[in-house]
Order: sequence, then C-alpha cells, then structure tokens
Amino acid sequence: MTATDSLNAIKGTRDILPEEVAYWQWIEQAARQIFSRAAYREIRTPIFEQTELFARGIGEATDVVGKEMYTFIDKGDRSVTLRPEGTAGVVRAYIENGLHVKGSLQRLWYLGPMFRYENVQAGRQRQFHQLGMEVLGSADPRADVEVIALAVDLLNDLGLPNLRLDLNSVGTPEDRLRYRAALVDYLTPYQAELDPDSQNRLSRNPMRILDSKIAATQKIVEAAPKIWSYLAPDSQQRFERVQQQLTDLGIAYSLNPRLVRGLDYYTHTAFEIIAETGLGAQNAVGGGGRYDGLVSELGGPETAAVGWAMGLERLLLLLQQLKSAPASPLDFYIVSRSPAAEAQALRLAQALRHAGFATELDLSASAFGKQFKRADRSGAAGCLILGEAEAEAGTVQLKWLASGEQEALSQTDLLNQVETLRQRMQRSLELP
RNA sequence: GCGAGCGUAGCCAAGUGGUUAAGGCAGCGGAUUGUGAUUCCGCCAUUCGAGGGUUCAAGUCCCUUCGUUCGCCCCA
Repeated sequence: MTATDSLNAIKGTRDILPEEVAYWQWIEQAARQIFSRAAYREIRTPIFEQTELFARGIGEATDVVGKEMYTFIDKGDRSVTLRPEGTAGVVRAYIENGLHVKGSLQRLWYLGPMFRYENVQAGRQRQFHQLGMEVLGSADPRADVEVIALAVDLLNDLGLPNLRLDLNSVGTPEDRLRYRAALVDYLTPYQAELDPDSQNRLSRNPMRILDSKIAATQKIVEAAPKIWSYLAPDSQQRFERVQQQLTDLGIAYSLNPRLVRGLDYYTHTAFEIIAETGLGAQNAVGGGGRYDGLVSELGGPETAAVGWAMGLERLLLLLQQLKSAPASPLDFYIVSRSPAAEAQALRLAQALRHAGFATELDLSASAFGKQFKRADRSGAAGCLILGEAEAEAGTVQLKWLASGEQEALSQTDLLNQVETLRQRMQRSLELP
C-alpha cells in the first residue's frame, strides 16, 4: 500500500475485523455477567471532556497529563481532551448528576476507547480500550477486596493463566510525605549513580524511581526504605485487613513495596495485574486502587472510592494465544438460479430468518457448482437449492451438507415444519 | 521525544548489482451448460512504500521521507 495515494488508519489506531470482534464480544459478555451479578451497573460517559478535568484529576505532573493527552481547541475556543482514562469522567458524572445523593453507594463499570499520544509498541496503541469499575462512597476495605475479586473472577472466567496480582499500600498523602522525605534522604547520596530520568525524578516525584527498569537504579532501590514503615497505624491496619480478606477469599497476591501507580489520585490500596508471559514489555493487564481524595478534588463532597481498569487489547493478546474464537454457526445456505428462483430464494431466506434460522443467501448467480463450493465453505448445516424446476413447482431441494442426503419438499412444507427441521439440524451437526 | 529492525500482490514470501520480478495461500474463469472432495488448465505486481541519487545496469548500494515492528520513558 502506498502511503501517498491511499488513506490509512491513523498511527496507533487499528481496525477490529469481524474475526476479532468475536473475542471482544466474549470478553464483554463475561464482564457484563460477572459485574451485574455483583450489582454493578454500566455507565457511559463522553469520550472527550474539558481538559481541566484530567489536568486536575490525574495530576499535572504525571506523564499522562504532561505529554500524552490528545488536546485541542474546539470551535467554541474550549480546550477539550480525548479521555486518557476512565475514572475522571466517571467521577465527574457522579458529581454532576448527584449520584451521591441518589444512593449512598454507587457500584459502576464502564467499557470504551481511551486515547494517549504515545509511541506505539506491543500492547500499546494511541486509541485503546479499557474495561473498568468504580465503587464510590465506601471506605470499607471490603470494597477494595470486592473490586479486586471481581477482576480476578473475570480473568479466571476467561481462562487466562500466568497472571500475578501485585499489591501495595501507598498510604495517605501524609504518610507519603513522610516516606518521600525518607526516600530522598536515602537516594541523595546515590544521586550520581542513578540514571538521568531517575535523577530528574528525585526532586519531582521520587517514588516513581522505585519502579525504574534500569538495572543500576534497581540495585540502589533494593535497599531503599519501604513505605510500609511509614504508614500511620490506621493505614497499616487497613492494609492488613485487605490482605487478610483477600486470603480469606483464596485470592493469591504478592506484596510489592515498589508498586507505584502513575496517576496522582491513589491512596492506600494500589494493585496491578501482571501477565508473566504472553505480552511484551508492556505486561500490565490492569491496575487500580483506592482514590479517596479524587471526588472532592473535582468539586464533589468528600467521598471514598476504589476502582480499577484493564486494557482490553492486552487481554485480547493473551486470549488469542490460548483459544480460537467460536465461529458463528450458520443453519442454511441458499443457492439459486434463474430469475424466478432467485426471487423465491430471497423470500425463503427472509421467512427462514423470521423463523429463527441463520440463513445466508448466495447472491452470485454463478454456476451451481460454484455456489455449492461456497455453501460448503460457509459451514452451513443445510443447503437449499432453488433452480428453474423448483421455482416452477414451488418446491425446494434440501441437502444436508455433512451427510450429502438430499430430499425435495414443497416450500410451504419447509416453513411449516420448523420444529422438525430444527431437530434434524441438530442431528446433522452431530454427524461429523 | 529517543534508539534499533523491517517495507516485494488481499495474505505468506524467494530474490544479496546483470536480460522478461520464483513459489504458496486466497480469489476469479474453465475442464464439470443443476450439485460440495481431489485433480488439471488459465488469469491475477509494466513493478518492489514514496521521492531523489550512484551506476552502462538498482527490488538489491546511498540519501531523504512516510509507514510499520520492537524497545526506552511511561502506562492498560
């Protein structure tokens, strides 16, 4: 394909072709079922919002806001941004629609495209999709455990192996302030040995140094003080309760003191779900945590909240390595020849579809031999043949493709014997 | 934003400076004018992402550019 004379999808975006959509629907269906069973309701918020929402919600100093937002000025001279994540929009909707008044607790989930202006690599695009959930209005550690359990339920339901749940607590803002000071004290003597990025972060966001992938930096960080020693007794206690309750539910996790989330709004519980194999360098399938300060930060009442998001494309990558998508089964394939037969075939297709049969009509008007070849490849259980003779007699030939058996019956009989047909269809499918 | 690899048909590709660009899959037509497999035959790239340069000669070497892949940063 030449770049100059054809129109291509924008860098970092891609088409999801029909074969792949089967996987998407699989995930969506599983999510819908599991979430609604836990009394979560779906929410759909706009794909773009005021830039200010993300800048304030996610944090000006984060990479997402600092360099990855798709921001533009619209014709009304407003700065708008394609949402880079889902939580800020959900929280805005929660405040704006007074959901805190309507019920003391909101359990919500969402699914949709997100946008970040980043360079593309395996498992990372500019338009990608996230599935997420939020519990707004509960500070109970059981809410943390519930959302984690639902994430695990979904992944188990999909049958994904080799996933690891990493858990940490980032405490309250006050806890973090104390820890941050201790961390800077520890790291400052090593400043010269840190990689340039980490040197930079030492003053701006020292906790982010903890999850650096640079080997030399990691070595220094290994002996760094852990946040756990700086958690206030309350924070410590709720961290322990989350762990205890996860264990009660039989959910395995690894404590990871170096787990730091990239968005500013997290407090207390932070977790990530990592694929140990099957993804490239971007191996986080999902992540989330508690964000007790966000609702008030965005102008709502003090509201405790917890949630997570998963990357659908990353889930897809794993799923496709494991299983092939289920093909949608076809009941009948109709071949026809001659104008009268073609007209009857069209009506017959319509009638069969209304009777609940998945029916494909051959539109080619090519030789019967060619049409049969396509019937065979369609995977249909039965082939209905309408030629000149059948059209004249008002009959149709029904051929069961697996066995090769063929019989003639009148078109009205065919439509009157729907139940019998269904049973025979069943038997025909069991044949091979 | 930075680094590296790769761009030959719808897809997978051979080709490593020498006349007309292998092969396979898919597709289309025919052998088979109303019956699916297999087989056989034919068709399917005036051109190698684009532009420029070197050379008697460029898919092949050089430059630019675009795309793509993987990675860094960071995240889903």
